[in-house]
Parts: sequence; C-alpha cells; structure tokens
Amino acid sequence: MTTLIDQINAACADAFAACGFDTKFAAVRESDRPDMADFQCNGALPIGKMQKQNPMDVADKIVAAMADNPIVTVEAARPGFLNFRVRDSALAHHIATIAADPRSLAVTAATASKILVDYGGPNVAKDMHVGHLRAAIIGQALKDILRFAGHDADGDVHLGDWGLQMGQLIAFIEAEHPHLLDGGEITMEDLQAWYPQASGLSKTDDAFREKARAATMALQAGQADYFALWERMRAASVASLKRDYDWLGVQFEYWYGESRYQSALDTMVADLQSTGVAELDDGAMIIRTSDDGKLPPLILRNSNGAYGYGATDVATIQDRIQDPALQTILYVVDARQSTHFKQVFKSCERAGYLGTVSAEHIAFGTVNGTDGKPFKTREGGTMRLTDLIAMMVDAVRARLDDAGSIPETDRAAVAQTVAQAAIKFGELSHDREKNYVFDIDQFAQFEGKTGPYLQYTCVRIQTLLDAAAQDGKTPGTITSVGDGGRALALALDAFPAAIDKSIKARKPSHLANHAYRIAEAANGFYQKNRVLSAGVSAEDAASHLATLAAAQRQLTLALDLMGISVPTKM
RNA sequence: GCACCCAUAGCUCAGCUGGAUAGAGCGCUGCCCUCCGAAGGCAGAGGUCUGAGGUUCGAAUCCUCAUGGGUGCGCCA
Repeated sequence: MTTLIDQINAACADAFAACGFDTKFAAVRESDRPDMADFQCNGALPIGKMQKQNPMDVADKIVAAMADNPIVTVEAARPGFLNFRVRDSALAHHIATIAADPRSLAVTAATASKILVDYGGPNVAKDMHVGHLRAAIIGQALKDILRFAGHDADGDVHLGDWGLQMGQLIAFIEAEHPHLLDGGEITMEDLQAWYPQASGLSKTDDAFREKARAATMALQAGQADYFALWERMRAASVASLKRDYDWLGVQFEYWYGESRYQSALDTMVADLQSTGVAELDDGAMIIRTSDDGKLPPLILRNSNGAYGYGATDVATIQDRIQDPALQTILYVVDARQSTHFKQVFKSCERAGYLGTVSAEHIAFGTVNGTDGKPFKTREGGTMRLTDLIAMMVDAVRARLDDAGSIPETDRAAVAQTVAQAAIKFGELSHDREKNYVFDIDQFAQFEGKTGPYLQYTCVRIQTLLDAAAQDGKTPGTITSVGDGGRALALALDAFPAAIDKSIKARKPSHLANHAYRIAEAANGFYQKNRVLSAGVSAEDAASHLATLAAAQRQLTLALDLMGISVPTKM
C-alpha cells in the first residue's frame, strides 16, 4: 500500500535506469497542468541539455520504456515534459486502498526521534494573549503530527514563573497586602489586577524598583516567606492557564518553569567560568557568541548578581539533555526572540551542552489586527486570550442562531467546537513565519477557507451517509471515479506528502492547506455525483458513497491532527 | 550604525527541491436548490509576482543591489 506518486516515481526511475539515464532526474511531481496530466517529470530537460540531445528524444525513450505501465499512461509534451495520466480503473481502485488504511497511506518513521517541543511560555500572574495562542496552536499541532508520524514527542510549557516580575509582585504585595505574606488565598483575579500596578510602579517609582530587585534576589536566595508566597501565586496561575489551554485542546507533558532550573545556576555558571566559556565583563557574567561582534554576548548574570533568562535557558538545555535519548528540541516562540535563541544555542554549543542534540527556534510572526498593527483591544490594550475566545464563540453562536439549523439546546456546545475550529484553522492555514491578520469576522465566517467550512464538509457527508443507510444504501465497491473524482483522488493521494512537508518544514500549515484542498474537492464531488436521486444505480450510489466516505475519513484525520473536532450537526 | 524577517489580484493569503496559461478565500458580475445540508457548486472580471541587474535552455522561486514595511540589538523576560 503506497501512494500513486510513489508508485509512479518508482516506475519512472526504473524507466530512466533502463534507458541509461541518471535516476536522480526521475523525480515525479503533481502536474501543474491538470488539463494535460496528473503527474509530471521534468527530468528529460536537463538530460537533453547535458547529453546535447533533443529533450523530446530523451522523453520519447522514457515513454517507450513505460508504455505498458498498468497504472498510468505516459506522453511526452513540447519541450520535453513527461506527462502521466492515471488510468481510470487504477484510480478508482486506489481510492479504495486509501480508504482502507486508517493512516491514509501516511507511513510511520523508520526510526523514531525523541523530540521535545517547547511551546508554552506564559507568565505567572499575567494573562495569556494572542502570542501565546500562536505558540500553543502551532506547537500542539506540530507535536501531534510528529507523534502521528511515529516520533516520540513531548511538550513542555516552560512557564515564566521566575525573575524580576515575581519580585515586583512580591514587593507590591508586601506594600499593599502584607497580611498575605503570612498565608491566605491569592486568586488569579488578584494577580491580574496587581501585576500591571506592580509593573507600572517599577517604571515610575525608583524606591519601588529597588524593592522589587531586592525581593527578586531574596526569592532567588530562598527566603521562606517569599517562597511560600511565590508558590501560591504560581498555583493560582497554573490553574487559570490550564483552563485556557484545556479549551484550546492543548496538553503539556511537562509543566516545568524557569524556577525549576534556579538551583542549578550557581554551579553551572561557576563551571562555565572555570572552563573559560563564561567570563566577567563590566560586572556581568557573559558568554561571547561571536568573534566579529555581530551577535551580542549572552548575559548569564547581571552586574547586580541576578540571573536572567539567558542563564535560565542555558540551564534548561543542560537539564533537558540529561535525557540521553533526546535528539531534538523545538522552541515554538515568537520570532522576536530570534537573536536570543541564537545566543543561547551558540552558548550551549560552546559549553558543549548540546552534543548531538539539535535545538531549533521555530519562529512565528506577530499577530496583527485588521489595521495591520499588533493585535490590541479597541482601547489599545493587550487583548486577553479569554476575551478573544469569548468574542469568537459569540460570533459563531450568532451565526448558528441565524442559521437555525440545529436545536437551540445544542447551539452552545456546537458554538464552542466551531469557534475552536475557526481559531485553529485560521492560525494553522497561515505560514507561521509571517505576521498575519487575526480578523475575528473573517475567521468566524462559515464560508470560504475557514475551519467551519471544513467541519461543514464532514458534517454534510455524514448526513448523506446516514440518510443513505436509512435507505439501505451503503458504501461499496468503487467502480468509477465519477465526475470530479479524479481531482479528489489525487488530492487524497497527497496526504502523506503533506504530513512529510509539515514535519520537514516544521509547518503545520502544509497540512492545513491540504485539508482545505480535500474539502474543496470533496464538495465538488458531492455536488456533481448524486446518490439518493431517482435514476442512480445501486452500483453508482455505493461507489459514490465510498468515495465520499474516503474523503471524509481523511479530512477528519487531518482535522484531528490540527486539534479540530467535528460536530455531528452544525 | 549593525543584524534578521517580509514584499504575489481591491483586501486576506497559498505557491513543495527553479519548469508548460501564477492559484485560493473575501468582495464584485452572472448562473445552479419540485432533487442527499446553497454554511455548497459552476463560470467571469481582476496580477509588468515592489524595482533593477545577474545565474539558467527556463526565475514569483536562487544570487546581488535598491526601495518600502516589520523586528531585534549585554545587565526585563
């Protein structure tokens, strides 16, 4: 059981070999010209050039060598293209092959890699915002796709639960709510209210800033009351974060945070200094990362003696590589941290921490509003993730009310599922490296290239399958490709390639765009091939149902890998 | 000043390792529901792929420069 493109690729390579041509030119790809071919190979052009032959003659030889191929007909075209057209019978049979495989012909990696995906990064006491949304959705999809492909991938939230921000909060609490130092409940709502004040004071009030610094140092030194306070703040935050992540269907195997690595910092930095990797400069402990000064040094410890996230991130790697099986660490983090990660990776390289482990920064761009500027609330503040989600759910709910296609009692639940699809597909269908515009109205549309459209496609097919079953009609042998079935079959065949590209480029967008392609082709097929209408033969009905079921199955699988579920009605 | 990223239709975006007429969605113009969900399908208008060089039989794709945006540049994370 293998894809058509792989089968044709193999046959083409055989033909090249038989003709005495280098098989590296035998690569087959989907055709640019569906009107002329399903697949194409351009290898005759460079061969013609190299051997000073007419590329058409080269192509003709290959055509002759493949003349009696059972699955495909071959033609040579103009300058020297090889055009492959899959035979109808082979195509019909192939749809059944895809449908019979729960993995839609996607292979499992021959050798599984152990991969850690770092895709959280929310801070204690601060609300999550759209930036965290990107990391969460892309990271979760990457992890799930890697697992589907047979890899051993885990996620770590890497909480921002340490550092000056904690000191600021402690100083603020000490000043405004001192009784909390002796215990007492702290809620996320409290923290949300306090953090902006503490942060603001830190900017305007010199005395407060000093207190915050002192508190940070004291916390790092392990002062008991501060530490207890910190633990309660962290617990309240984690509970809140988990609610948001739960809604998004995001799960982390590890809820580690920056605090986890603090106790290791003194030793680590001392070691790095003794080996000459780290050095004192202007009172700060740094690691130089370049000779030409193009990349700034990484600061491990500032001149006040406090450790920053430079040290923490190096220590994090040092800790992670304790797992000897680990091969890759993926950091799904905002592109603005690009320089920082270069510094950290270079530092770890110099320190000898990375060894054979590869660390990659999976950068993503900024989320903008419809004005093209970073996404903000109408008032200009940062949009809380919770609020953004609520807005999306409201928009979807309004649309469901308007359509009135399902009972009122079901709408609240369906609105959640559809809003999740809208947000996730809106995110995943974009190239992560670029900035993108988060347009609530556009994403919550049910028309066009949206998450809800993909769900709708599945729901629609399911409804038909159910209705057909009531009528005694079930999916059967695929006897004909059907009108529009060729495009659908070829699209279904491309699923393994989409998975492969998503993994190689670390871009789930390839899978998202593939899913959309399936939905388009499936809807086209649905529209053109009647099943329950009068005059449709039992054979055709069974064949068409099987084709649609195959499409639905793969689409559902792709959606599942993107964390999108499909309601039964919508 | 130095470094990195981006530039494709009115708007939002695809375009895989360079290949045959550059594709979607939204919006716009027309069609298609006595018939399985029209949240759909079909067709049309709309692009000197920012500009200029270069490599190549062939460039949206690779290289250089320019222009216009974005971002980051040792003691916040």
